[in-house]
Amino acid sequence: MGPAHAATAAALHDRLLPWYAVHRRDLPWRRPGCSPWGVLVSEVMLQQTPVARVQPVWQRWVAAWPTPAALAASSPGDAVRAWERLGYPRRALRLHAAAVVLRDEHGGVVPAQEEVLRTLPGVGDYTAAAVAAFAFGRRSTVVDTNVRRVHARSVTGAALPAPALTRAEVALAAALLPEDDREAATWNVAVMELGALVCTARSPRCGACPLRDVCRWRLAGSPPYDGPPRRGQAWEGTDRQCRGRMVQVLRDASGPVGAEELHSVWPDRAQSDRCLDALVADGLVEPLEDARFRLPV
DNA sequence: TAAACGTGGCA
DNA sequence: TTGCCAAGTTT
Repeated sequence: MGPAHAATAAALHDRLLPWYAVHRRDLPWRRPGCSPWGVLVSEVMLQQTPVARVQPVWQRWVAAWPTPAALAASSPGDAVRAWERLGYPRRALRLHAAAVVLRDEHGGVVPAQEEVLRTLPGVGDYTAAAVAAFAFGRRSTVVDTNVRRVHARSVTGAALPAPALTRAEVALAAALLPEDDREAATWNVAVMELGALVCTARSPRCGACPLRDVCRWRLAGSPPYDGPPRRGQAWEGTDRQCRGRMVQVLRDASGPVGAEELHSVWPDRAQSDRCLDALVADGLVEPLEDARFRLPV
């Protein structure tokens, strides 16, 4: 870490850590009694999904499946059904697959090493680092959308980070990470918490920010975002909308569902045909011999 | 590398 | 009302 960053890091730590101690939310997966498995489940659920929607579903999940082995003993379809309406149901499928790997290859235990976590289905760089840090107190570089935004503003002076994660952002996050394991884990969650509660994407609460006197973005007069255009996701009429409707029908059904009932929720038959095939290919839907379908058993 | 992948709340 | 955004991963 160069001297410039060393000074920056110290200034940020001195301001952010006391703020976090006061303002941290009491989330169930942060409580001391929460198992590493509970932390892993929370991290996968939180991918692209707000805390408020995750919380009740997470409670039901860890109550039903308190260990990887318990989930592995259920069907993937049960996992998808219990996913409810969190979105991206392939995450439920991957979490189930991860539970099977944990049971069969890791003694039913969630590993503490980032490199090992990274091999699990549905676990990418962020989730591996987050579980190592939050479940095991390890020193890992956690870079999520909150961290990227806080660093972009406070250190880089930009309104928002670039559309895609860059090497420079990872290097910056690594440079700011405290040496001590436990401190590093707290630092990671503190930066994320600031991004979630104060340094938000829209209408940041700069007046309440502990970094306001050192934030380079604020000191520059809070200039607007000037990077490459960010792609909004289309929704109406997309395959994603069509898939979502068909999976919802299967989630809500008690047994197998006829093809016509699935197609009835979408006006364009050619598109729903294609989407149903894709759902089967993805393993989210299981075809039976009699032209009926169900969640995978 | 960029596009696909769900869902709902908020400005 | 419409668009943006939420603790990303996979191909």
